[in-house]
Amino acid sequence: MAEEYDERKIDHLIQNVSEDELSDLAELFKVFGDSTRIKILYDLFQGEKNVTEICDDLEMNQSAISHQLKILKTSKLIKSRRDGKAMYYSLADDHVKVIIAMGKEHVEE
Amino acid sequence: MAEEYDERKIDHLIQNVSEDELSDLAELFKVFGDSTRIKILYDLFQGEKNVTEICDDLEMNQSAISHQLKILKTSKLIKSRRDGKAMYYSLADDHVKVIIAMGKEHVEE
DNA sequence: CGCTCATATGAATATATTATCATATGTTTT
DNA sequence: AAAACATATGATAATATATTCATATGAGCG
Repeated sequence: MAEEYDERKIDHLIQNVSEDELSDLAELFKVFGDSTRIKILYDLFQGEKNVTEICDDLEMNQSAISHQLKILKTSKLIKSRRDGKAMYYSLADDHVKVIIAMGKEHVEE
Repeated sequence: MAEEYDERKIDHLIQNVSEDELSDLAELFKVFGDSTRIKILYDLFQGEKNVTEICDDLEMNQSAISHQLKILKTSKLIKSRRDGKAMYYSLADDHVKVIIAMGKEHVEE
């Protein structure tokens, strides 16, 4: 993450949005708006993990985790790689961290 | 918005989260995760507006808007001020813009 | 090849959420 | 004070969502 975000850049980003883009935005935030998925993302802040490890960390049912991983993957927030029987998941890019960090900053106030 | 967000700051922000904070975070993002609410926030990027104006802009039922305004207010994303019969709403702080801008950047890729 | 381990998927149920309708509250005007 | 206007609120119905259970797929191993 080399970039920094200043006021000018923020204002530029929020301009010119179509109805469709607003829907996509809401869809994206909806993905962040679930405790299980936030926990998974936080878990992956530690680095790549496979499904079993995530289940152990969150103390949750494997099926529930797989379902949520799929949603995160579809939203391109995480990516996956197979290694033998295991499927390893990791964060797709740094936006995830920035978005969550901004959310955290708001919540903490 | 005087602040800038660099990698060090982001990494610091995402550390040390309790289970409760993760729930609060998910709750916050859930608020962003609805088209109507995102549209309202976008509408308020233009500045303070009253309920009737927001209804007109979004072409939506007053009751639906009021219900969503309440959710946004409870989450401290917007604030309100009464002027005669009208109630004026505006963004509570700059986090809203930053969070949405980051979301938009992700969606656009 | 059959077995076991790891993960994915489909169906079903339980729960949450949104918009609408009807109505209440609060403010100004006449 | 009654009427008109602006907003809020409660209940309901329709829809969406998450988890669970059962089972399928896929990979390595004896």
